[in-house]
Amino acid sequence: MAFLSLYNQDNVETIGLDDAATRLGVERRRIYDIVNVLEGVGVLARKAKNRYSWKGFGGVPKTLQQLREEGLRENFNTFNGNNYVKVSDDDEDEKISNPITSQNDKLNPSSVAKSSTASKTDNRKEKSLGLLTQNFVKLFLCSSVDLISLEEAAKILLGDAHDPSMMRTKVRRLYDIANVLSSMNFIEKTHHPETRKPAFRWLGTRGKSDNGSANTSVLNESKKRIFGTEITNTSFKRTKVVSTIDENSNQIQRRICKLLVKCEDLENEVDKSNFEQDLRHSSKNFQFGPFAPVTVHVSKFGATQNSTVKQVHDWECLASSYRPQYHNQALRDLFAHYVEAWKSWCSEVAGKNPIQLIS
DNA sequence: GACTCCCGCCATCGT
DNA sequence: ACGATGGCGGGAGTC
Repeated sequence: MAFLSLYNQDNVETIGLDDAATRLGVERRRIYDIVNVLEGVGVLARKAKNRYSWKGFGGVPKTLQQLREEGLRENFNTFNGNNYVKVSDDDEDEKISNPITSQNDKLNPSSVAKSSTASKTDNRKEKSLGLLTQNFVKLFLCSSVDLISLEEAAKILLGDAHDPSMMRTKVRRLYDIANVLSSMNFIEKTHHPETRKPAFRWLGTRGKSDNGSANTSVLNESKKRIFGTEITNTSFKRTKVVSTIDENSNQIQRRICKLLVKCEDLENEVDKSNFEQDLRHSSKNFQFGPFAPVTVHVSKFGATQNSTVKQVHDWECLASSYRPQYHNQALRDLFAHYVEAWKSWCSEVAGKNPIQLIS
């Protein structure tokens, strides 16, 4: 969303929730959700009340690396097939970088006995979106499974507890997370081959192996003007909060929202046109959806990528054909901008190559 | 009828 | 005490 255009500036390093909510014309509550999952993958870091520091996409690889390690250390990789791991609630903690899970708790795996030390606070923390996000990601990072449906994920992350009610709730949350992650192209929505059931596939840090930095300029430039576009919806959004709203106005507002978002997208398309054609020559004809082809820019340098990236390309081809047309996708659209940030980050990180896609 | 996910109440947390 | 957070699930749109 506009979130990206607002904060991906090189100079931005701190984000105010109120500011974000206002400028984006979004309920504060929604910002919390977004921010939490972003923090989960290391794009943001909570600094203080109402303040988040923008770590950018550069922090993602490291975070993912950690998540993967933790996930393996735990049992995230053992759920293939039919026996789930029951990730229970406790688990994880990231050393220095990830405050979400951090802390000192831990140590006492599984079991319900968390006697002394917090149980209330922890309990709440355990259910946080941020943590759920990380666990969700671990699922991909630590297993060989390619596709995971939210229901499966919920089941796994829920451990045993097959309470249908809990499942529903968990799935709802996973939707929240999945939306943000797909907006950033960390994952992609598809369908199980046979089942036809919707599922998600990890795309992750594809392209980080990229060694170029040539396109950085283009990208930076493209994010400048997208800026003002989103300020438009601030007003009416606010109107809605006045509580004196009726169904109709609600509907209308929603539609307007969509329209605005659409417009924004169009503009973005124009902005992206530059590097898009750039990509075009090397990538096997992908028709890029409404979002930037983050996943393919590696090929920009024509040169052959390492095998890992290669195969990735393959299933991605498949995936691209499914590219669902999102309809009511306010959030996703808003996040579309992140794609660009991601792109530019990729070029920056260049030779770093922190995490090698788990085959 | 299954999927999505918007919306906002209200428990908790932070200060 | 009070504002900041954010879990949670009803239920309204979309396929």
